[in-house]
Amino acid sequence: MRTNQIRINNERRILAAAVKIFAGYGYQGATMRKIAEEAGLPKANLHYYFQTKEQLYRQVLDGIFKDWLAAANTFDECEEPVEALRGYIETKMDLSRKRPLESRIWAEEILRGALLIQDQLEQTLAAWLNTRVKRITDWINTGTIQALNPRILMYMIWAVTQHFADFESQIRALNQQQNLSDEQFAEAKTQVVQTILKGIGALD
Amino acid sequence: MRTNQIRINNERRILAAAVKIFAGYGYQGATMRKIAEEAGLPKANLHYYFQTKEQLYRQVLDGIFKDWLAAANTFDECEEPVEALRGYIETKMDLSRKRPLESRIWAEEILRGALLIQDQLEQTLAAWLNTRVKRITDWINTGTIQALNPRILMYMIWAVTQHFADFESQIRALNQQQNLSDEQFAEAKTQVVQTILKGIGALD
DNA sequence: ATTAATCTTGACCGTTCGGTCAGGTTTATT
DNA sequence: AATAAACCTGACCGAACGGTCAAGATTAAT
Repeated sequence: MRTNQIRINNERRILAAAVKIFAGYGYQGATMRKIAEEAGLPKANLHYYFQTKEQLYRQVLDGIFKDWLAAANTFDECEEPVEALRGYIETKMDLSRKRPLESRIWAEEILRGALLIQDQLEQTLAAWLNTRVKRITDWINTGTIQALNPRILMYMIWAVTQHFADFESQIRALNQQQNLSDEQFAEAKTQVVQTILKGIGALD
Repeated sequence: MRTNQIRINNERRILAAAVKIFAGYGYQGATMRKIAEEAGLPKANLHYYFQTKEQLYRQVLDGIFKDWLAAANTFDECEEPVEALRGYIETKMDLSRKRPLESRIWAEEILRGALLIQDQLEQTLAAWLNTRVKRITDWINTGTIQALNPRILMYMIWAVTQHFADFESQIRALNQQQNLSDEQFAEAKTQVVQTILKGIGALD
């Protein structure tokens, strides 16, 4: 085995287990014992790679934030508001579908007051939002979409797209105890895009 | 003091304290000690009125669900889709503004898998949703709004309105570390209503 | 082959958790 | 005034928590 490979492998295993357990039980409800069991390692071994539970949790949050920002770049790939927003909303919907656990960890952290990610929100995310607000403002000024508050538009997009991950168990309970099928989810994706784009006057 | 008044008063105090602590720390993070401290009572006294932490939590959830359903009746007060939906969205927005703690407790419970409220979701909420789906379907059939999946419309409304309570700390971080002012919130309320109503073809 | 560095782990520690209980106090009933 | 019912609470309990550590096993470097 290559140099450092043991460390790399074990850290990956532990982080993957941590995502599952933190998503399923929350920060306080998750225990190092459960994470160790999920990872198939003795508990003491977790503390060899991650000194404390909080450090492990922080690394999980960092990974989620990086994925979030990477996906968010979809926003900039198109000039026109219709295609830029459609691409962004669809990417966010796909992320909710494929990585619901990460979405739930993020949601719980914000729910609890965002104590550990306040810096990232106030620095990186605020900066990211500001540049997109400028783009949306340009669209408004050129009359491509109707006048509105760009921040509130972004909040609406985040709320709706992440809802399908964060409130999955409620949606399941209202859908004959079945998760949305691929067809149902595709329908939801289309309807969310249509409703928002039409709602801001970018369609018709 | 009247008969039972001591019990009534203390149960109310404990429930109010429990709402604060459960909302601030989550179910696992909340402790009977913190709730007792918040209520200004000895911990053992809590167990006199509520046998276990889970029973106390269940009563908190019950209260939230009842408020939720009461507010939801706004949906039925108008015949026309524009006014029915506007009234419902505004009521849900007001609820997020005035009772964010309750919204967060509900959100966390669903995030964790809705283990304790599954029955309520599958029975009461599913029935409530079904009748509203029928009303929306009627609107579609009469051409008052455009064709869409009524359930997904409801999910979008819930997602957006509750976002302002559940993700308050994120919105604050993106708003110069200030909660939305009354003016900002009023603007958000208007924009949410306009975007959704226009998005489903009920306006213009 | 030897040494150094890294990795592994069962056993253990202090703290805090939800919950109990005996015995005292207050309130309601007669 | 006497009795019963309801209420109050400090002290305590076993269990589970995050975290530590010494001693051994494995891997890498020379």
